[in-house]
Formats: sequence, structure tokens, C-alpha cells
Amino acid sequence: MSVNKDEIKFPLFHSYLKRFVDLTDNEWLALEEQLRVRKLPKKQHLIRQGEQAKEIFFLISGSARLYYEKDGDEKTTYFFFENNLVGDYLGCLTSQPSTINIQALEDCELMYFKYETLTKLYEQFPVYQIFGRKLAEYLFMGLDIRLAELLTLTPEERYLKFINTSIKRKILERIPQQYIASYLGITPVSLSRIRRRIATS
Amino acid sequence: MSVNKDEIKFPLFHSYLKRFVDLTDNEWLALEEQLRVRKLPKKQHLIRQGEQAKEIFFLISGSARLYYEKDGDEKTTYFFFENNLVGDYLGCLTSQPSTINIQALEDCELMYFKYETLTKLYEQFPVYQIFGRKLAEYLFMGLDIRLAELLTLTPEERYLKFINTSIKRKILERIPQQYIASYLGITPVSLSRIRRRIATS
DNA sequence: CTGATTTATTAACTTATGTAAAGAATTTTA
DNA sequence: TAAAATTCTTTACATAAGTTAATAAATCAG
Repeated sequence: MSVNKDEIKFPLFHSYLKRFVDLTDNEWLALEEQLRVRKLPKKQHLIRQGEQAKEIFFLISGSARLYYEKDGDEKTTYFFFENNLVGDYLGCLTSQPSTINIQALEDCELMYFKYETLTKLYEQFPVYQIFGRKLAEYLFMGLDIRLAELLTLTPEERYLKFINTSIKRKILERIPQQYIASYLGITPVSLSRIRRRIATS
Repeated sequence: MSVNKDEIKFPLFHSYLKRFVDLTDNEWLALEEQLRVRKLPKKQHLIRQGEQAKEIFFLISGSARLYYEKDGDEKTTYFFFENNLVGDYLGCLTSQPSTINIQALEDCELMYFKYETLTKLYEQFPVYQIFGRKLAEYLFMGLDIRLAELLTLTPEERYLKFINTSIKRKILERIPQQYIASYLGITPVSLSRIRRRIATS
């Protein structure tokens, strides 16, 4: 059995996987046949705290934010963009109710599979075991770097770093300011002041 | 070939591994023969920023802190205690010069192996591939929870949570206050005030 | 044991951020 | 296109945290 490249159903996700591991046609097809698609309109939620995360999503287009909610107060801690995985990986790993919320910032086209599908693939194909390791390593690296930035940089330094990388990725104008403030660990008012300070110097 | 339990050279590390995966005698021995021991006196460094991390350490006894240094200013972001891995995992993964410093808080007895040894074991034994995945997942989970605490809790709430868990683990009195303050993202002066606020309420 | 060093607390002052509320600007949608 | 809703900025005020320096307490080393 062979896979014609023109027939690959989810080329974006297929390329994403290939950045981690090389897959034979069979290995890819074993996952591909479990993939489903879903649309998520702006402002709708992919997951809410208290729910049990069971799926890993892949963002084909659109964007989303991850936030925690306590006493009506929301703290946005992460953004997701097209061509990346989205979901509550921690919740999948621990089988504990989710502590996070993921909400679409723009209309989203998603693709997803059950986390259980992945764990089954671990047993069936060594290559998915490698993928699982590299994925966890990748997620670890992202958090490690983010944590270091939070603890070693001032809010102003974090903002400058954020706009610098987000301009390169052309995502700045896709995220409301208030969520960026929260991501930086400050209030919208404070971010507004920082922006003015930078502008008038 | 069989391993008598009384002959296991590093029982603490062996138990640690077993929390992640089941190992046959052969699988264990392949790693055991690569293990080395090392002592690290209080205040000495296990790694300094700029150096290339190549080893994974395991703390048999003692404690250490991880800190970042910028302009003579130190920010402590993590503590290590006996029966846990220590090292610059990020540096091992990326092969980039380390951005962190790890310093002994007490005299340490360590055991270590080359990161390269682990990657070779990935190829030789599927079980180590699983270990590598579970280790990365474990590290990811720790960071994910820590990041959420930093972004959603106030310094005072973080301190209360910290003493609560550290009293259970009997580690509070082993860490100088100034490093705890840094870990919480505040100055020693500020922590002192928080402590007084809590005491007089 | 004692002097020296390190660590923790306290005080005084400065500064940045949080809060609340109002107004301006922008975006949405009917 | 106009009205409504949302988002951003600004102001005023309160508060918590940073900075510096002095003192007190605890720890270390000879």
C-alpha cells in the first residue's frame, strides 16, 4: 500500500508530524484514519475547566487562547495559532479534570484525534513512542523558556520580547491587547502605560 | 544473567527508574555500568551558564538550587532534593550552551550518566524510549503546574502554598529564605513583609 | 567559644502596578 | 451605514513591591 502525496488528507498535520519523526505510509495511515475535523467559531470554547480532556487538537486555521478562571477573573497564559497542536495535554496525561479553558480568538478549523489513539499507537509502532517523547520534550522546552522569561525579565522587557517575536510571526494584530497584558502577567491598564512609556522615549 | 537485589549498586536511582518503567536485569545493567558517582560540596556548582550540559545527575543526598544570573543579579527558580534528577535537561536537549546555574545548597552526593548514554539506550531498548517519554512528560507537568501558579496566584498565595508543601516534605528549613523569595518571584525584603503580615493576622 | 560572616528583619522612601471609573477609539452587527 | 458592543487609553487614588541602608539574628570558621 502506498500513499500518493496528493491524497494525503491532512497535509499540514502530516508535515507537522514529520518535523518530529519519519513515518512510513502504514504508520501515517494508522493515525490518519482516526483523524476527525471540527470547526470552532470565534469565542466558543474547545475545553472548559472541570471537563475531562480526551482529545489532542491541531489548529489548521484560526487562533485560540488558554486561560485560567478564578472568582470571575481570567488569566490568559498561552496563545495558539495555525499549524500547531492545541489542547489540555496536562489533563490528558493526568486523567484529571481540566483546570484550563481554551477559547477561539478567531474562527478555527481544527483536526483532532483521541489521546487514547496516541497511547495505542505507542504500543503498535515504535515510531510513535519516539514522537510522544519528542512532543513532550518540545512542550517541556517551550515551558522552560517561558518560565525563565517570566522570572528573569520585567513586564516591559517581556512586552518588548513579545512584540519582537510576534511581529516576525505576524500575529500581533490578531490578539486583543487585554489578553497580551494577561499573558505578560500584568493588567491592561499597566500594559497601556508601558506602551506609552516606550512610545515617548 | 541475573541481578541479585542486594547487588544493585544504586538502589535509590533504580527505584526512581522503576516509577517510570519496568526494567529487565539486562536493561538495568546496560545503564548501571555507565553510572558514575560524584560529590559536590556546599556552594559549589554543578553547572554554570555558558557551559555545555552533557550529563544527567541524580541526587542521592543533599540539595541544590537552579538560578539565572544577569548583571550580578541572581534569580532562583527551582530547588532540587535527594531522590530526584538534577541537571540542565533543556541544555542536553538543545545542545546549546547552558543559560542556568546549579549550585549545591548542602553537601551533595550525586550519581550521573552522560545524556548521550540515554540517547543510545533509546535505540537499543524500547523501554528506555518509554522512559524518555515519561520523563519528559513528568518534567512538562511540573513546569505546567508551576507556570499556572506563578500566573494565577499572588506572591502571598504562592508563599502559603510553598510552605504548605515544603513542610510536608520537611525541606523548608533547608533552604535560605532569600532563595525562597526569589523562587516566589519577589525580593527577600518583600517576603519578610509577607511573613509578618501572615504572622500578625 | 568567640569573632567574623552571612542571613533576616525592619524602616524610610520611591516607584510601578492594581483598581475603579470615565472617555475615546475601534470593531461588530443588525 | 448607524447603533451597539467591545476594547483601549487615560486619570486619580490606593497599595504592594522594589531599593537602600541599618540593625538584629543566626550561622560559620578558626
